Amino acid sequence: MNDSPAPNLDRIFAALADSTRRAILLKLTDGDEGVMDLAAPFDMSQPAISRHIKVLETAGLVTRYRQGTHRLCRLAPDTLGQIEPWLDMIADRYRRKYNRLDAVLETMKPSQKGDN
Amino acid sequence: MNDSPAPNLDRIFAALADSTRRAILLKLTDGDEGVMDLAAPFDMSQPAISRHIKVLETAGLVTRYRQGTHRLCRLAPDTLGQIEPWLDMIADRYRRKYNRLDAVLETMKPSQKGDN
DNA sequence: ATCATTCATAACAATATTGTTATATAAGGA
DNA sequence: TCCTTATATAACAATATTGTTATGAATGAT
Repeated sequence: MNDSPAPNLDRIFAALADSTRRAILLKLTDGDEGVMDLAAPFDMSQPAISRHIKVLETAGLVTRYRQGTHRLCRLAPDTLGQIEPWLDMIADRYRRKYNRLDAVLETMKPSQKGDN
Repeated sequence: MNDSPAPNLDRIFAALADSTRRAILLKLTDGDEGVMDLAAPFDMSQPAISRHIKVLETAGLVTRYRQGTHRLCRLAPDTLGQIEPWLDMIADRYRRKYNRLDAVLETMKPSQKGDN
């Protein structure tokens, strides 16, 4: 029914796994920009940037709208927030397992266990 | 000088961009596990899991140690924390730019600007 | 209408990723 | 030593990613 409703973590993380795309997101925190302006700092062709932006858009990290002859890109910050619940879950579970004093010994490598 | 000191964001994000690898990390929050145990829930060959683990290890998300015939995997939680500064920077800059009341109009699309 | 600018898309090559099967290696036990 | 279990690695195929150049389409200006 819904074809591309929830940009999933796979796509979000994959989109972030590229320094060019992260730099684009960073630049967009200063305000919306068109493709040519975003491409300027990079030693890369315009189509390449165009596709990087499409990756960001598909991941839901960027939205676009037309302004005259330009298609401005805008950061979609909520999508970035989608990864926090996952990070928090991992961190919470880790803390619950390991950050209890009585669990410290259990977390030590067997080789260390006897080293006292 | 230091050859692989800072597993960079590229590798970390890329490692996280796969549900199998995220599931492995999640499982490791319950405690260290060997490759076979980690592989069990997945409909995937042992070598495949072995390489997923290597991706996680290369990204610095997992460390390993030998226990008898097993090589146990352990979550390296600090590495996950490395992505937070980047996320925070983006979020902070975004807020600074957009979350001021007097900037709201500026952030609206031109088409919306006149809609009042 | 014509032209310049902005951007997208197609076609292609190079490389990376991911999975498989077959096989090697390493440690422990009989 | 020989066997078993746990894991890594090699070789390979399928697919995905990323970049390039060439070209198409949309918009605004003259």
